[in-house]
Amino acid sequence: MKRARSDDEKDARRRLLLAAALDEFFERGFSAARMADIATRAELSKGTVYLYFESKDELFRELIETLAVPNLETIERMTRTAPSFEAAMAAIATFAPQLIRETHLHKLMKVLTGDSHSFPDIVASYRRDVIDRVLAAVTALLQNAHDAGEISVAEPALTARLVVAPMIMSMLWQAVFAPTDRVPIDLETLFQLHAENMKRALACPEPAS
Amino acid sequence: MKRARSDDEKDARRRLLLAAALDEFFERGFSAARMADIATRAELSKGTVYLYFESKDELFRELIETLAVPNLETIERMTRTAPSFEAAMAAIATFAPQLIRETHLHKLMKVLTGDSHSFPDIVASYRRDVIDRVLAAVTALLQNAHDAGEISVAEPALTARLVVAPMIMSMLWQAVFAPTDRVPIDLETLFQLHAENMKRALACPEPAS
DNA sequence: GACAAATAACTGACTGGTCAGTTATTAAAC
DNA sequence: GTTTAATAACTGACCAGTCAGTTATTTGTC
Repeated sequence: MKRARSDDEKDARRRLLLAAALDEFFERGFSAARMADIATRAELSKGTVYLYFESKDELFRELIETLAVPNLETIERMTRTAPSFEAAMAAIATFAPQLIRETHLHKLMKVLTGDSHSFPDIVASYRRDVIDRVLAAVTALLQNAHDAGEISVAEPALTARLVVAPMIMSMLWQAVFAPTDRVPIDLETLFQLHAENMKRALACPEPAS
Repeated sequence: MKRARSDDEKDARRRLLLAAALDEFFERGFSAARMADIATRAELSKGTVYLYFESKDELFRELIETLAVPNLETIERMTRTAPSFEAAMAAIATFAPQLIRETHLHKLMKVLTGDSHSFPDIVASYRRDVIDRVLAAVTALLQNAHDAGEISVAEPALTARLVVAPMIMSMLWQAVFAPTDRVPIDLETLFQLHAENMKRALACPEPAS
């Protein structure tokens, strides 16, 4: 493999190794994944991996970190920029299928789930930096729409979980069962139904004005 | 450890080992779990485990099998015995919190998720024997209620997934994050909200009288 | 532009430790 | 005394991490 001399080239190599590691961890789980296989997947030798990462644990840590931030931002943007609850749900219905099918989030989810007990600190920080913030964003969205008289929500924090649940489920499905699906699930319709359901479920009993 | 002579005693020993294996697999993942630790947890030595199970893989297989069937039955009963959609959702709201907090389903879910790629055949059979049957049961429930004019469902198969989503999410939460929760989630209220939401979302536009 | 010296990216054989599975031995139960 | 459940010492495969050596690339000199 051609050598990486400049900082840019080295950065590219790091990213290459992280991508290889994600796939390897996704396919075998953290413990069963071999450093040699990660190296081979990146068309490098095992020794080279250790020039870029301290240890297998460190590689895992860095992998989770690099994936968490951009994904968080995608999701937060979706809830913040929407002008209304209905618009936000429509945005979710549009972007959720993409997020599930075209990003690596589902791989991250599987890996983090499977080895959560080996890395309690990573789980804790992922929860704090990603999960809790997403839930907070959706809760705020619900609360604001409620205050504006658009919808009626008694328990915004719990309702936020109900809003998010189909995404979690679909991601898990994508990671575990989708490879064996003959016909893929129609995620577009699923999330349109979900948006429609939430709208009806939370509609104010009396129309306001 | 006192010796197991009768068939009953041996059966008890098998169950003891399966329980120990579940906890060990749950806490470390399949690959990282050690046969010696499973044995110690059951107050036996490693060699003894091999008197009851062929191999680590076989132990895993049998574990999944013994857990799948009773759980399936619990869930199927819930949907079948309900006289109406509303009653079924009420039953789910009552039993889901128990199912999540008091059974081992969440452990099974974590283990199966984390090592799904190592056991494609187990995943396939689990899907066929449990997941697909649960989804079919909920789909039938929705279809029947629709045909009876109780609710209005355009896409029963997809809507079934939306009904089930909060359970999947809560189980995943139970497996991954619950141990670090300061205040546990109020599952009773969560599922009451969910039942209420689904009822409103699927209510017929015109009251059928 | 040609050549050599210096640099550092890369390699893969090796080591030390771990762990699944085996087996010779012990001793409990009858 | 016979049977067999249980044990613990053992073996061999496997793999994370190391490091001495290799070689692509750059830099300096003419």
